[in-house]
Amino acid sequence: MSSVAKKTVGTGAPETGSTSQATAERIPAAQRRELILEAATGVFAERGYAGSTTDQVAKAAGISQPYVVRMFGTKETLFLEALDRAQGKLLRAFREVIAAYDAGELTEELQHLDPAVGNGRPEQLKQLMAIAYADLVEDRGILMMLMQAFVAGHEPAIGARAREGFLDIYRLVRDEAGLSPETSRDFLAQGMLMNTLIGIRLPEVYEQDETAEELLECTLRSKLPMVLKASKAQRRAG
Amino acid sequence: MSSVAKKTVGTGAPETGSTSQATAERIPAAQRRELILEAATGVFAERGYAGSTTDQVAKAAGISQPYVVRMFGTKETLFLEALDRAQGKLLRAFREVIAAYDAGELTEELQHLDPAVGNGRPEQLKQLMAIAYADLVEDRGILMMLMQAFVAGHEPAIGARAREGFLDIYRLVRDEAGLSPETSRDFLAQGMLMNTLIGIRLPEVYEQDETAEELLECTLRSKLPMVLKASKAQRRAG
DNA sequence: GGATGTTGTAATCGAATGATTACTTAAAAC
DNA sequence: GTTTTAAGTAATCATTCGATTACAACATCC
Repeated sequence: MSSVAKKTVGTGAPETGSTSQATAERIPAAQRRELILEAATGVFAERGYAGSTTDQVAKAAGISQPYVVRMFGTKETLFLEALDRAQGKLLRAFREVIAAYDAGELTEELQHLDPAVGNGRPEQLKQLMAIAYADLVEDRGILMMLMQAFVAGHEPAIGARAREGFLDIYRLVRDEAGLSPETSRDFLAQGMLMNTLIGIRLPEVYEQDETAEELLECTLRSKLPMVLKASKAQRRAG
Repeated sequence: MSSVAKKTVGTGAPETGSTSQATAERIPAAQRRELILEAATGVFAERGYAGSTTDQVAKAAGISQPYVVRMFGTKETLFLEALDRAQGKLLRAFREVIAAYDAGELTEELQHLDPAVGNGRPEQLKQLMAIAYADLVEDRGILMMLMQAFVAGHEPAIGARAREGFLDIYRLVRDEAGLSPETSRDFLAQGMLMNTLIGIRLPEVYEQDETAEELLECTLRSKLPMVLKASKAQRRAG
């Protein structure tokens, strides 16, 4: 996870000749692309599609606004590519869990699962994927990026992609993890609840509100400390 | 449900004297307020807070943009009041179900519940409230209005209200309906999944996509036909 | 060492938008 | 019937934002 996002204006920035022209470090377009997408994910995740500006993305990526626009053409394209990237990360995370489980590499993790839920492959995979999902909260904005796409259905292109993406996830859970439609539904529902709790920033009032505490503990279980830590870290980052 | 939203520009509109000045029908401010809030709910539900304009709300309410702004002060206040109204409707719908159940007025409806889920008060109330929740899909945008608030946590005032509102709903389900924290969580999770499926407009591809069909049937059950009908009606309305 | 392509920015433009101001007119009060 | 108040709009303003244009500087190739 290359979470650098170098702001070249700091010390040692390559000052250009005589005029004070702060230019970003020159790096290959492909790498810059990935940095912009990472920055865009964070911005879109926090403020949504309509609420974000290309300039905010540019600032977060440490470059100028016109460069962002020129590299992606339009704000919509930028959003769609960030969405694809986020969805790809989610699908990959799930597939890695499934592959590791089937390869018998998770005997350690299996000890910590709730045995009351069941010992079949679908039941255990459901729990393992839920943990993998919660782990993604750490990775800056992946989940909220998806959530923002889900409520931006008004934009035709985004709505279409969001539908496709959601169905992709459903099919993965059902066909590759082998969950029944009903279990898949419940799995997705838990994920949407987690997204919502993150969206309303419930972890920020964890210590001040008893109800929030109960709901968060009940929903996140063993992953709560990690989420609380991530919440605090993000608040410090602004 | 007074779903009038009269556009006075039609026939019989009160033409003002000599100059062609299309003025909306004069009605008391309190009533106009409610019409604006209803219109705002629809607009915000579809496009989100940042994606909506006061002019879109004004057009939907059949009045001029300055009047909207003058009546509510700012767009943010308008959003917050529409949010309060939507949340109030949801809480009222749940409380009505609980009251009717406790008064023994739902013997008919109880026959149609899934008996496998359980016959205790919490189990039956959970199912009845889920039906009441799905019923709200019909009422133009209540659910998506809430959903949009949940992802607008970046706006401090909206985030705070959304947190409070969500916790209110949780407490109602837990304390007034008597669900355990875990059952409450599952109930809310199902609701968030429903919101998401509506948000990505999955009903619109029900007939073209087998996976969408399965997921929708599995999630909405007996309420699916009603939701599909509402979806078609909303598409016709544009 | 000049030509060329790549990486990047400054400046700016037009459209959109929330808000303000100054009116107009219908209805109520007296 | 005149005054007053409440309901509503047209016009406009200052910002903001996505996009475009034109240009600057660095690297690479011959």
